Amino acid sequence: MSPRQPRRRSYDQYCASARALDAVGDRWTLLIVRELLAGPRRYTDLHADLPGVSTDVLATRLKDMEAQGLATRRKLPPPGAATVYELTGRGAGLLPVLTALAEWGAPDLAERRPTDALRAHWFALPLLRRLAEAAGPGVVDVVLDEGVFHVRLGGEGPAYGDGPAGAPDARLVLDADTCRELGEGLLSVAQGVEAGRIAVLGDGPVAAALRGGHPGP
Amino acid sequence: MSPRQPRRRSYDQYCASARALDAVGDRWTLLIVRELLAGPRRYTDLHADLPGVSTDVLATRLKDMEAQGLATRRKLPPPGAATVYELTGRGAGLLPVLTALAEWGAPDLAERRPTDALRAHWFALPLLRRLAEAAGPGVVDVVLDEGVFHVRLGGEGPAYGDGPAGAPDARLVLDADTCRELGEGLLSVAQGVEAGRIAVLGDGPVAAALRGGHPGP
DNA sequence: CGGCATCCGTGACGATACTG
DNA sequence: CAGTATCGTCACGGATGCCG
Repeated sequence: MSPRQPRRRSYDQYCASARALDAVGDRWTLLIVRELLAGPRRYTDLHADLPGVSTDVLATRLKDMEAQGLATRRKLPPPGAATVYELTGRGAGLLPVLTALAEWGAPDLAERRPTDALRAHWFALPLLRRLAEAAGPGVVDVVLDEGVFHVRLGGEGPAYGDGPAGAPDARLVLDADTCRELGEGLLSVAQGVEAGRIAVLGDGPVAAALRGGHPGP
Repeated sequence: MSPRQPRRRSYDQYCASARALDAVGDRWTLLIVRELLAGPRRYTDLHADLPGVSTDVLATRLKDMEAQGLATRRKLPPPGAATVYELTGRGAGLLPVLTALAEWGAPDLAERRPTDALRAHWFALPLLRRLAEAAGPGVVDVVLDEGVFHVRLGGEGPAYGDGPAGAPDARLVLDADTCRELGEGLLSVAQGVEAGRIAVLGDGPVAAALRGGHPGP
């Protein structure tokens, strides 16, 4: 028997970018990271938020990511004893890569195809940079027709999450298209508020900074 | 016959990162961009600096990139009438993506495998950010045992190039391992000079800034 | 029901050979 | 020099089955 691991296909180049692509260049891997940047997720939730991925590919990728130290499996304590997948520090370090990709790909969202799947928290990545420029550290809920997510500005741990945060410093209410323009940098929060396309709820410094257009402390 | 273009496989997600990966997520595409960031290149040169890519895949990728507006074909005037490939503005906009990937992948260069190919200009990407932090606008030659390349700090157009620049503002002489530590941020230029691992040649402000460790004007 | 493993059809990939 | 043609292999996507 030859139990040879068919060792992962590598570019075999002594180049930092090629090394990175050896680790995360496979199909679906970076999108799994995008999901896990929202915090620990169960296998079934990952499968539901990654429409099109087959079950075996998802299982294989998760195993690869675990083997490479990008993610870990963890058993939640009972009751509700489910196993969740979670990014390691190295995996979370891919945030700048996904941010750069999102920034570059944002213009392509101008076209919205009928076959496109949509999850509210997918808007978090382009928004992270914009909101961080507009306001200091804090947690902001973002309310769309399609769902709610939250972003954490200037902290560590998960950069964003699905659903509302426990105690947000501010809440933004807008529609998906306004959210797209915001993420693309075509619109500032202050401009959106003035145009009546964005409502900012909250009375703390984060909400004030978002409304006013000048950074908080 | 059904001449249906089996239209490129898409993630079909209304997400900026997924859109970006639709465009550049295929195997080899981002490495072709890395090569073209060094300036216009001929097909054969691309093939030579991308060891492992098969000729048909390279041709297919270049056609895809052309169709997507990432690159253009251009015929050089005779003599030496060769066709070269060149990035468009949109294609060059991928530089932050490759920079982020390089930054994340740089630690993996600690292990150097005997099967790894190596081209001098592959060190340019991790170095770009570090040198831009250390010195103002200018052109810097970097001389390794394995070859020479140059980086352009704070300009537009190609961010780096193979071989020496015409009139560099400074020249750095070091070995590959020092270059790796420099790119990873484990070492500053000033520290490398002090340790005798880096020589900085040139008498202008760029060279002075690199030596001194404080940014130029 | 969550978490995979197995099977199968299709297409992408990699190597080599060949051509304008 | 700049690709196209051919072919074997493997990865992917979809469906289904198993097992705690």
